[in-house]
Amino acid sequence: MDRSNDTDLTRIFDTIEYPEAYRVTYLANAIVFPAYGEIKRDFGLVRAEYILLACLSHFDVLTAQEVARISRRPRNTISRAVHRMLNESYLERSPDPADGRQSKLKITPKGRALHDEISGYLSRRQDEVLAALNAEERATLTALLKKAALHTAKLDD
Amino acid sequence: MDRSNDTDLTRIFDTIEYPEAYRVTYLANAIVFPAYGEIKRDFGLVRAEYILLACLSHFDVLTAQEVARISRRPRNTISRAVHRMLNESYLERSPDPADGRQSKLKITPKGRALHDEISGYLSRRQDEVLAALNAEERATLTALLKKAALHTAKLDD
DNA sequence: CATTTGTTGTTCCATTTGGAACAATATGCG
DNA sequence: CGCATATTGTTCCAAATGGAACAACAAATG
Repeated sequence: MDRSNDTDLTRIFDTIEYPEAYRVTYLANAIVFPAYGEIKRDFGLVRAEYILLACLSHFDVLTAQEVARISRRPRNTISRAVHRMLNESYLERSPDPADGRQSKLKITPKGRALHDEISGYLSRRQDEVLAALNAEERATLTALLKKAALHTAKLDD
Repeated sequence: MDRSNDTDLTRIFDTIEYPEAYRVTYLANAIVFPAYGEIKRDFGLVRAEYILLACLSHFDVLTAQEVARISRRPRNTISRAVHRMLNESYLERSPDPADGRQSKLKITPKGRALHDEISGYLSRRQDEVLAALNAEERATLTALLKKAALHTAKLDD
């Protein structure tokens, strides 16, 4: 196709009123959408479900509420994901003896194995998207992202 | 509340298998979710609708397909947004004489005014989230994000 | 020029999503 | 203790979402 006459769709990166927010969101979408599509196709998981897996892979035990806070998703979404993942025995739940409202969630070996497969999809896509950066640039980006993320976590306590 | 015994929910920033992807997505969510909630509450717009406004604010004329490409959303989502925004006369549509399949979309002054209000919400939240970075760090981050974003746009052509 | 293939915008439909209300439990305060 | 307020997980319901099929048109190929 002749694209010589096409609009340059990347101009908006510079003209948008909120450049950092736009670029961050653009990159997040560029990573998550394709990976999410593949994960759904290959494993039948929806987003809240693999997020649940990811959280439980990195903490020994969490409540549903904590998963919701980490992932910034509504509690009911997480609640549904918990039921489906319990059903497939990707995780297990035990009542908290100290607080009758909440339950403790733990990932099972089967769940961990699934997470390991899934995280490969996300790592691969991450590396594709960041391929334009050399090692030093990437390290700088990673450090700045962490600084901002830690601040943001405190901000929204 | 006594949090001395709570799990540190930010540990996952370091232990996750895809740190850059996780942090980028975390920041994107931290910016977009609250701003999106406010925009919905104050203006009744859903995400595809303000995305449409943002795109048309930065290009003289676009087709629905181009908006879908810029925003990585399915065409039908954009199609619906176009109808609602036409109805509210936030934009106008004219058939393309050179191609009977597509129409050219343009934002109206009313639409531009709405976008100006909305972008304030996103800019504000962006600045809150990035408040931990000094001017130099922020400039570095912005430049690295742009480099990655431009590469990604080419990657997915 | 005829036929096949691709593209655009739309509608249909099933699924996902998230706000609101709810019951059960916990906490704060008089 | 007893009552008001907050929190957790859940269900309900309306809305948003995205894949698939479709009609209209365009481009490519023989």
